[in-house]
Amino acid sequence: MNLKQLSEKLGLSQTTVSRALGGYPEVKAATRERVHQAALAYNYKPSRRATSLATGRSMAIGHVIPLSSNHEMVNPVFADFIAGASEVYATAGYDMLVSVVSDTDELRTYRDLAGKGTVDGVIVHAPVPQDTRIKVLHDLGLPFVVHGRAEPQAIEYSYVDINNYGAFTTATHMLLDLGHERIGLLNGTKGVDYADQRERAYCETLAARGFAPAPDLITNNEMTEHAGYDGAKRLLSAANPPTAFLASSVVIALGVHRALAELGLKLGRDISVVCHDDALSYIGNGGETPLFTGTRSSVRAAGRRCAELLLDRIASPTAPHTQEVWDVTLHMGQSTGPAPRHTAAQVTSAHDA
Amino acid sequence: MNLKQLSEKLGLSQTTVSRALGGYPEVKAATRERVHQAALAYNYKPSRRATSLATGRSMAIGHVIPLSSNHEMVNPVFADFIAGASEVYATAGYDMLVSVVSDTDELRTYRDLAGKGTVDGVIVHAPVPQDTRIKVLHDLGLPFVVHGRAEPQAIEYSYVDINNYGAFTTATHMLLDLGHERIGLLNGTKGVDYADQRERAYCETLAARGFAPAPDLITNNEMTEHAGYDGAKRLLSAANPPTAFLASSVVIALGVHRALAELGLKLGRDISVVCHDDALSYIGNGGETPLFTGTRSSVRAAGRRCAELLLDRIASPTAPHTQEVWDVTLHMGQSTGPAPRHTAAQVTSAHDA
DNA sequence: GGCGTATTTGAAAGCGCTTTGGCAAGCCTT
DNA sequence: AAGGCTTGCCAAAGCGCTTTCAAATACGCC
Repeated sequence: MNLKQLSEKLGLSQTTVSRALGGYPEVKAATRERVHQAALAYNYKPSRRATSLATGRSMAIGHVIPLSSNHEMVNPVFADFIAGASEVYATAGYDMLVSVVSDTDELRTYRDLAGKGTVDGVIVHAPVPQDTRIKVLHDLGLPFVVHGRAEPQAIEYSYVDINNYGAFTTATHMLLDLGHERIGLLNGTKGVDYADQRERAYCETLAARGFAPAPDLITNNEMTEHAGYDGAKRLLSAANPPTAFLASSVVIALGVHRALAELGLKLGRDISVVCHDDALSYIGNGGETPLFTGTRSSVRAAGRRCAELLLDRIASPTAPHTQEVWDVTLHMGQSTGPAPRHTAAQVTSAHDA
Repeated sequence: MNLKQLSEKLGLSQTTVSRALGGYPEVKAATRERVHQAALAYNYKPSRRATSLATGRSMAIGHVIPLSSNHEMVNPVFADFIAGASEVYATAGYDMLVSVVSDTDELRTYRDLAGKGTVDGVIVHAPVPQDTRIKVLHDLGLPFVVHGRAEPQAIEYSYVDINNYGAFTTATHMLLDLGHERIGLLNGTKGVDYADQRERAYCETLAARGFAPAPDLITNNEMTEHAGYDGAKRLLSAANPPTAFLASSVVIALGVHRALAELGLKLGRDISVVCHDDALSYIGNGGETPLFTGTRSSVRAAGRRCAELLLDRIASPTAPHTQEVWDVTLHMGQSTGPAPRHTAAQVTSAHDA
């Protein structure tokens, strides 16, 4: 059933039927009602294809999920982010178009989406400093919102980010306050903005408190369970091992936890761990008292917010940009405690003996 | 730049330009070349909106991701599945449309997608026995492929599934062979096909070997780390605790692992764990010798295969249906060993003392 | 009763593509 | 030389909507 057929059934013009369904005011209430009934009865739904051609809007938002080209992995945070965004799109009548592309193909994907007019806007994920995507999208005239930041940029743009610097400053201070002096940083891939912010916060906080950050206490890797396990194991088996870890994600922290279990070290007593927690639904750090002490911020809420901002931008493209930095709060869990008098190395050898 | 403008620049008709770009044979090679050059020079890309209206195909595939309505969680396996599917779509020129909807809204979403013609086909996730979606999609005439099975069905349909029954039969036998007699099953939500298959395999294998499956050794839950932790802890603290666990996912197994660490039990010695491993990239069970012994099958490969089958169906809707059941192989990890002479409960109390 | 103003409806022109049905050359046949 | 093919191109008719512009009807007021 298409508009023409429906209007013939009703003995009305396509114009009137379209207007009645579209909610335009110049239709008599009785007529509108009659049209709505008929649409329901015949199960008429305006063709998205035709509507979008006629209006020039595709009613779809693009999410380009970068696949780290070396490892071909897709970060589980995207599942939650997308779930949040999808909620917003659904209520606004938008569709969500997802492409998972190798990061080397990302620019081409954006150019394609813009050129073909497949989407009305996009969300930019995992920005890097001086991200080239921002200029490209700006020049293409495709509305976008960035999840994270990509400073410095000559171009004004909208973003939603968490205060990564603040979070890791707080976390580092907290570990120092507990007496930990050697703190390992198990971070994400270098060059991604949030990872760099976190490392900077860690280094500067240590420096401010009079400790020289040891580069050998920092690892950069994909944020997998395995990376956390490997990193922790490696740092703990080195000479002069850390007594605490800062982990960039709960997944990494779980890996650390496994390494500790294997080494016979007790989390929160022998070794403290503080992580950033994206509040992922399945890999959660749930429970009354969470397992890991961490700075928490719902990536799903971020997805929702990014989607809202993007729809706003599409509705009024000349409005001033919105830039939000969310402060994150530290939640105490069971993974932190005062620095042990003995170092982990000593405990380990005692245990081995 | 649109087709009209490009054709004027070239001094050709829209017809010829369209055909040249579309690869139709009735265009002189020289002309085709000239058109391609111009398209490149002016960065012309045919509007997806117009193309799809004209052709009647939207060149998009829908993925409706069910959000368990009670917990509002999105399973991380979707991230990997979608990554796999996306690869296939990209090379075929299709877009991927994702909606994350509460499972109560799923049928409406399908009707909408079909009615508006937003997509040319859909993938059905997490089927339940006698799934109503299959009949609805069939009646709507929307091509689809199911990831998993939903038997029994009056309707013939295409699917890609793994041999869940076989996998858990193998796993149960293996644990029995190791001498484990009390085996806990930490399963997904009841009523989802794969969870039911796994439980059936577990029960029937136990019965075949002369053991009565104890209902109190089975838990059904969302497949989260926390659920694994809780389930393991609860079963282990009961009277007559299990000496081994079958876990429906690596995420659950990680939770079990945490519970064991907390109870001072050693994985693979005091308690054995076998899990099903979807080979998720980030929560991986990686390494040379994987942590968990498990039946492994890449959900990403399943995503690829489902996408291929769906595109095939769209291309030839009357072709016979394809039904694939993938056998999964058991990979030995570090989480299994012979049943201990002492039960876990005894070990626990010894440890507590 | 006539005129201005709302109110309600329609005809038709797009939106930017694909595709059908010609048409004009050029090239063979016979 | 006439007819028939092939080759290469084009005009124009859709695809199913939205939206402009115009027209018809109803209403209020003097």
